[in-house]
Amino acid sequence: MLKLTPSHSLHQPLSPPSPHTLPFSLLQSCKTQQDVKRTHALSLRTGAFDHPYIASRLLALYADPKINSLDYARSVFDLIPVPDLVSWNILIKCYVENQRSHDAICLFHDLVHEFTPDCFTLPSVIKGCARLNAVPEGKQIHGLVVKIGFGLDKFVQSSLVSMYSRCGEMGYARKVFDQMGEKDLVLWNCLIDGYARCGEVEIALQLFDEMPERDYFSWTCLVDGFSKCGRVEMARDVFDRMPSRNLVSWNAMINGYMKSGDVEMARRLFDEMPTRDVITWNSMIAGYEFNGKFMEALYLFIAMLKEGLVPNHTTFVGALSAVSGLAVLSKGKWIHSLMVKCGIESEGVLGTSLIEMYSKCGSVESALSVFRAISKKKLGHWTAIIVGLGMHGMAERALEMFSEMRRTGLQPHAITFLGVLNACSHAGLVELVRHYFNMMTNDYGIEPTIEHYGCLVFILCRVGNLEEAKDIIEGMPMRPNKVIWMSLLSGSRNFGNINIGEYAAQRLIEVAPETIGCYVVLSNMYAAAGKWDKVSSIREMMKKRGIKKEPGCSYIEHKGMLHEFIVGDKSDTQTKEIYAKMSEMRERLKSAGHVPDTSQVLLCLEDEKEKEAELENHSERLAIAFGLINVEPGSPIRIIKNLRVCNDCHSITKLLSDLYNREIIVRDNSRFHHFKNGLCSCKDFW
DNA sequence: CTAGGGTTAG
Repeated sequence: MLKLTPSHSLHQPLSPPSPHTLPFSLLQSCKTQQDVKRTHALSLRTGAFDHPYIASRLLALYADPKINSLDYARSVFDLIPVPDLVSWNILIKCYVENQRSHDAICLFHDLVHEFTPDCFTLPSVIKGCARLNAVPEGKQIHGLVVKIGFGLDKFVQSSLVSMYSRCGEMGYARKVFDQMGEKDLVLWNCLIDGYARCGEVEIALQLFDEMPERDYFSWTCLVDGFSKCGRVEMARDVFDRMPSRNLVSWNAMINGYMKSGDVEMARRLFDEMPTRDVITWNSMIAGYEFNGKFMEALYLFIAMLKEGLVPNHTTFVGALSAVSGLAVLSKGKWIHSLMVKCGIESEGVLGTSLIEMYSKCGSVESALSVFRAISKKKLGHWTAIIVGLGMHGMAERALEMFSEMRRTGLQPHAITFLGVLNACSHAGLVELVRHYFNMMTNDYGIEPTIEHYGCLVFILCRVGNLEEAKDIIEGMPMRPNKVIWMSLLSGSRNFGNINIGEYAAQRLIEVAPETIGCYVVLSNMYAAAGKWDKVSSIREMMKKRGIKKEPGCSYIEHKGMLHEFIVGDKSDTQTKEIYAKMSEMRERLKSAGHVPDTSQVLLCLEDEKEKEAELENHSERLAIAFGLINVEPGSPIRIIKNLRVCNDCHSITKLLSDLYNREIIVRDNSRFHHFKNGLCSCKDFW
């Protein structure tokens, strides 16, 4: 028999708890999500949850910006039999604050069946419209505001001015502003914000002078607005004139510099500023990433952790994109594990970031497992995996994914089709490219962008349908870019069509005179046709324009270190071993019957021996040699390079994968090559 | 006893 000790009986009352006995102090003392969850659980156990006050208080706690747990807030809301207007308002606001404005507006639609929205509902839902740039919906709600008589509520009115300002509808913003008799500071700020961000510098400054008082907000609206319309110098001028600056002003200015590409100025302010918050760090990390400074972004992410700051959703998006740019798989895995530790879900945008990161780091299997683990797969997730599979030459699986996605009822958008077209064009499936291009325009009414045309032109050139490609280029509604002309030029070289080749080269020089490839391909084409006078005139042109070959660069990660190799590099600590390995590779290739293909080497080098030597020092060969020495057998050798893989490197890497029985994965500037057993996943089509 | 409009990342 169990005998209860006095202390036991104290904590385990023998009679069931009476309903609604949750102490009020418990609700008030909740500081973290953990606290709220505990109280939530207790309220369910004791039956206190059934009290409408308790449930709506829990909802308010979950929705509180400091706790901000949208999913829990929603689950509480769903259990309230008849939610009152206050509960609706709290939930709608929470959706808007969590970038789920579309859901917020849907909720608002449900709400109006049961209640007349009040002066708390309206500002939230109007802000949601602003976030989505949904002017027609915003105008509809504006109509409702007038109808139900909130025409003079200052909160509702300033949210309307803000909505129109954010959407660039300054005429409407001004109209609402002018109608207000008593204009408070917030109302002024909403209007100035709009004029500044749409580039109406004079009007913004004039209003700024006219307004009765100015605090931090007004100044920062100008700083941010001028930055957003590309007038960063003007923004800096305002920033310097501010009587005093707060954290938000510094953040706005830093972000302005980052968006204008002035990474150095952003960094200077970051170092100078008195205090920094998570937004400061996020702006810097995302800013570095935006400007292609991936390494700096990653260093800053690490520095942020060292300072003890807690990264959030936005931080991870930036850090993962930086890793995608660098293609350092180990860092990507590490960040993924940190995300899990921080309890950050990979359901939304971060799921997309992870799929993209793993794809771009060469681990398509991990991308697939992230994808499979996402319970509610959205269009962005499907698109990311289709793009990822295509990048790795796995066209069939990409197309399977595409059909599966359509079976779930999702509508593909322009980027999804770009992934599909890229997958097919990388795999040489010319008829399928045509098929999906037509499906996109005819069945889905999606206007093709230059990238879509790029896929079509690329594949047509690759299979030698040069006339058709030329017709398509000439019929495109937009101006052809560098990529398009380069495809036509390469196709002309491969199929020996000098006429189209010259035409493409001329257009290419007009669009992008700095493109070295154009001169190389053209001069090689002339050389093949024996037109030596033209070969030398191209060489002179290059000399005159000072065009130099972008140095080839490859890197490989080993034991947490990035090893970078440029052509003919001798800087690595293992240089001696690397060059010894390269001689061994050369011998093995020779005995396997490999003959170097020098057709893509720039003809500035006259002598055939010199050309071969140039090829032999290509950066990826150094990286392969390093990999053969250092990467343990059984693990793939992963190499990232900045340029397209040349013909000869492609053939030797295939051979080497067989001769050394190693899997070699190379990411070049547009796709992945998986070399295994003497073959490449691109099926020699790149 | 709940909740409110304007500035910074996304």
